[in-house]
Amino acid sequence: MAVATQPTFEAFGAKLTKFGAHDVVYYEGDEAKRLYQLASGTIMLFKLLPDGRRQVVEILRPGDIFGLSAGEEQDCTAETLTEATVREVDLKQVEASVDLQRQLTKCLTNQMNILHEHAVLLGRKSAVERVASFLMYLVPNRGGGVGCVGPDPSKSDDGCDLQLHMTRQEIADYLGLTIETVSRVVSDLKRRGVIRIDRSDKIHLNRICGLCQMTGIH
Amino acid sequence: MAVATQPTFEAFGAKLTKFGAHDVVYYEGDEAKRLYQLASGTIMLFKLLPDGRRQVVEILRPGDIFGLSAGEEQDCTAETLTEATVREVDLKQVEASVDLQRQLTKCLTNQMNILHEHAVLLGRKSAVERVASFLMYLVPNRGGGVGCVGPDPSKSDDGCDLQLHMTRQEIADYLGLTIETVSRVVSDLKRRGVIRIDRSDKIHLNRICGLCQMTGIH
DNA sequence: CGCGAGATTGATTCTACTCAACACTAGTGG
DNA sequence: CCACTAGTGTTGAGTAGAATCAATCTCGCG
Repeated sequence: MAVATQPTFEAFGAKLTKFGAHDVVYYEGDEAKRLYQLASGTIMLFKLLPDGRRQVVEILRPGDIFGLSAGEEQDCTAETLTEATVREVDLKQVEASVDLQRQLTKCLTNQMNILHEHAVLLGRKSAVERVASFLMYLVPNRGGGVGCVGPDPSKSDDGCDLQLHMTRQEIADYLGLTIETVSRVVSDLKRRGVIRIDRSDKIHLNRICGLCQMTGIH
Repeated sequence: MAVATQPTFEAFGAKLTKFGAHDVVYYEGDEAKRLYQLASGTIMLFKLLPDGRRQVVEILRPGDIFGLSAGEEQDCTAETLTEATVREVDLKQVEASVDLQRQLTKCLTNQMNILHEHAVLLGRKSAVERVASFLMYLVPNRGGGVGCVGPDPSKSDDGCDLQLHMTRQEIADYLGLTIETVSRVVSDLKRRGVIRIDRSDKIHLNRICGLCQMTGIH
């Protein structure tokens, strides 16, 4: 039930770097020689097709690691969504330490599971289910990302303010949709009273459980 | 250029298990307490939505590891596509060894990159591009999975026999399509002379480069 | 030979995309 | 203070691509 707390890469000569919002940490194709861990803020990883189509493949949270690649090059571009601080560790450092390795494995496994879930979203879910899943993903303390607390609206399970930190375009590119479809679905959720839109990137969930019912996982 | 060779988990008390074709190694929800490495054969990992929609999230090859989960439970079902042998290692074993950890990281990183690529396919590619990408993925010694050797058909870059080991349904569930769409696209590729179908799961690529041009990555 | 699972093909429907117009917001400068 | 602008978001109309529904085919096997 308890969400696994992400380990953090302490000391070990880790260099802390600050980034502004919408800064690029590295580009797809850059040399991959360091390990990064997000210390604070939000970062997205995305890939581009030559004709400009973009897919956001991961949305990183504090504790998540990135920058590793099977080859010599980065397979994604890493761009901040908000101000962010990033720990950098040299790969050699990591390889030498059992402890760092263990933490690394934990992080990678966690992110892998999220990628699996996201593949289901991209491959099998409708537009509404995608947007609902995305919003649920942003709710703090969901039951480990798996589902909602249950269809038991005791009292506190309702209402939640979300700060998206993403444009409609970024959301669309994450969900494999177009900007217009995202906008339509969001408007529709508003019309149905499931959410309230305070500002375009500030959304209030009126009924979390109701939203969770729309994710396709029930 | 050289494809990174997958490390294999030697000895370390690894138990070898044999599976027949279409055997289930574990189900989604099973307790996750062991690490598995595919020694030979092919295995797919998939997730199910409650209404029966299925998404194949990974197709594993010898050297790939699986069975790790961020939580206590498996997040996917693992089912063999062919006869397969699997190494099992206790998690404690792995945690104790720097060497195993290092190999593990390498495997996970590699699979992560493939998952990223697959997210692009599911989120942004057309049906034709998906099928073309899938077939290219099955070609041995592609340039590390990234692309084709180049538009230089010197002589040997053409012709390649593929054994799919998958039904149309399994392919469809991997590509986020329906069985009918996969069938139509395959028929279309045949009609256009790009491939030849020897048996429904045995396909000959006539022009690899031509096919690669249809993957969307050029 | 007949059966059944898997694959193919056709006709139709529907979801999300495309194209296009318009609205909202914040920032700029007269 | 208020146009003006640029970037972002919303909404509408029409379309295209894949899904759905349904019929037929293929092939291996008892």
